[in-house]
Parts: sequence; C-alpha cells; structure tokens
Amino acid sequence: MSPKLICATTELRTSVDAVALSRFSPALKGAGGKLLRKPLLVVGEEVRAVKHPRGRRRMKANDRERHRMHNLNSALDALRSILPALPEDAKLTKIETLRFARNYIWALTETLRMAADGHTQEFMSVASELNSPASVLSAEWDSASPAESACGTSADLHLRNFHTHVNERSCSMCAGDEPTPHPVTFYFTSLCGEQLRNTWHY
DNA sequence: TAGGCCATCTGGTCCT
DNA sequence: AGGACCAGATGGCCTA
Repeated sequence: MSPKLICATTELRTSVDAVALSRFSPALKGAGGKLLRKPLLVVGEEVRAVKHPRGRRRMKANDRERHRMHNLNSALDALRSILPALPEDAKLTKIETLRFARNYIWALTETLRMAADGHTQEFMSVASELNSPASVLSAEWDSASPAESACGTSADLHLRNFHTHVNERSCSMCAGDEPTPHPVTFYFTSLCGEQLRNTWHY
C-alpha cells in the first residue's frame, strides 16, 4: 500500500521537516524551466520519523545529501561559466562539461607548450586563426579523449582547428601520455597571458 | 515511445 | 555517533 499524501506543497516546511518522497511528488517548474522537486509531506512517515531516531537521522541524511549534490552542481555551473561560450541553448551536460574542461585544459597546455618550444610566431598565428568556440557545435567540443582527438581517430573532434596545427608538429598525446603541466607554461602565462585570454575568451 | 539526463532517496562504507 | 561520500534505484521531463 502506497503512502497517503496529505498536504499540499505550499504547506511544506523545510526539507528537514518533511519526509522527502520526490518520486510521488508532482514536478514543479521554476524560473528558466528548471525542475523543482518539493518533497511532499507524508503524515504517517513524518510521525514515524519524529518518533524514531532512525527516521529522523534518515531525513537529516537526505537533506545533507541534497545539499551536497546542490554544491556539486554549483561547482559544475561555475566550471561551465569559465569555459568558452557556447550558443545559449547548448548547456553542457555534466559529463560533457567535465570532458570539455579536460580537453580545454589540455588544449591550452599544448598552446603554451608550442610557445615554449620556440614557436612563438607560429603560436601567435595559430592563435589568431582559431575560430570562435561559439561557432563550433557543442558536440564537437566534447570528446572522451583528447589523445584520440589529437590523433584524429575520434569522430567527434573538439578544437578541430587547433588540433590540426598541433598534429603538424610532434604530438605527445599520440604516445599516450597524459597532458602534464609544463614548467615553461607559467613563464608564458605571464608573458602572453593577455593575448591568450583574448584568444580564448569571448 | 525509447533513451538520455537529471534530482532525489537510500543503504553501505569510511572517516573523524 | 554523526557526517561525507558513493553507487544503485526510481521516477519525471525532454527530445529525436
């Protein structure tokens, strides 16, 4: 027998007070169409939760878990906000955000490495030739493996133009190496930092 | 309608 | 004991 739902969502107190049973609750839409799930109060469950320490502990644990996941999502949003702009409607999914960030870091590192290797002039020309990321479909920015993309074996290449230039030179990624911070990176960050920002941030 | 993505709940495990 | 973290389960929404 399913729990009996008693009160309306407007009568809810804090999520700590309520027994959260989102699977039984109607979905609510917030600003921007974001899905809001308010827990419904189930009187029988609440009484049980108040009476039994175990139930109360569970409610607190649920609330903490909810809060933890919200923090995680906030961090992901913060990460999305510093990645190159994409078309308005193309909000990256969680997995896409993480992969894109990894690839983006790798790409920037490669850019700096090229500059550090004495290809400053070429680096500048490559940088100036880069298309706006906003003009690239989001799918092309997402890739499971930067190394795959660099080797041209992945269908969904990201930073296509950039990789083209990298591939023409020696590509450490093709040897299966993980991208590692280059000592000279910091030197060039201070030397060319402004130009990099202008290139990659829109 | 199936599949992808997401939010939430839940129980287990580890740590302080 | 209680909190943090994790993975599995579940159900809602959206889109092709």
